[in-house]
Amino acid sequence: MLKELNPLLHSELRLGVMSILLSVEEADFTYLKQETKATAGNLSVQIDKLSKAEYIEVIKTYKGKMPCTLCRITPKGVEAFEEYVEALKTYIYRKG
Amino acid sequence: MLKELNPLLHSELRLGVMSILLSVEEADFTYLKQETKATAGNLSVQIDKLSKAEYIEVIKTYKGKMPCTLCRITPKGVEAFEEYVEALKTYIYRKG
DNA sequence: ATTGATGGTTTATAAAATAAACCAAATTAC
DNA sequence: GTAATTTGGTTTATTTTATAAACCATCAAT
Repeated sequence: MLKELNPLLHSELRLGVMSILLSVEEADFTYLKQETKATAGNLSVQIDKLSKAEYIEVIKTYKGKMPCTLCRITPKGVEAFEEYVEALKTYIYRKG
Repeated sequence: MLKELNPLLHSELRLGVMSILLSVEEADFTYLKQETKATAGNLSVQIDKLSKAEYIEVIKTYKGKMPCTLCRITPKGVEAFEEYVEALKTYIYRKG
């Protein structure tokens, strides 16, 4: 009845990052930091985990002379997110 | 934009327990263990946390001669769950 | 009386999140 | 020009959380 929740996505910050990347298709570190209100260290770690799982793609470039870390969600990431949402629904829409 | 997720509810097992208790209004330890597939130790710990937060009420009785731990969700628990679901929606229904 | 379930709790360990410390380059203030 | 400050991060250490392992009491059967 209750489906398992992908532990990589069942984390407030990682879920936030994925949610944002689903809506904008590309976001840099600074933007993600602002939107999620996370600390840089925490965000860096969580981006790394999502990247290693290939849920997001991380592109290190420069904006002018300043480093700029761009993130994009991958098809694998989209799929995982959708499955996670389906699993969540077994917890949420259960009444009756 | 992204609402904070109540950390007490943002846990697979505790969310599962709450979800079940929303649907049945009363459940014993054994039933919760079966439905969530949790180990007894883990379930015991998580029930305790929910109980201390007053999200659930725990009644220790006997079924015949065997101990029986009954759990019920409280109004406070229902409210917290509903808020949690609202917060989740800011992560999930964000596209576009 | 010993063995094995049942119904748990307590304690120890593993994993995760978070924060603190740090680094390099750029910018600003003197 | 050079010393402090800010920006954009990473790495490492600490705290918190989740989970599992060990344990305890009672019951039931042998």
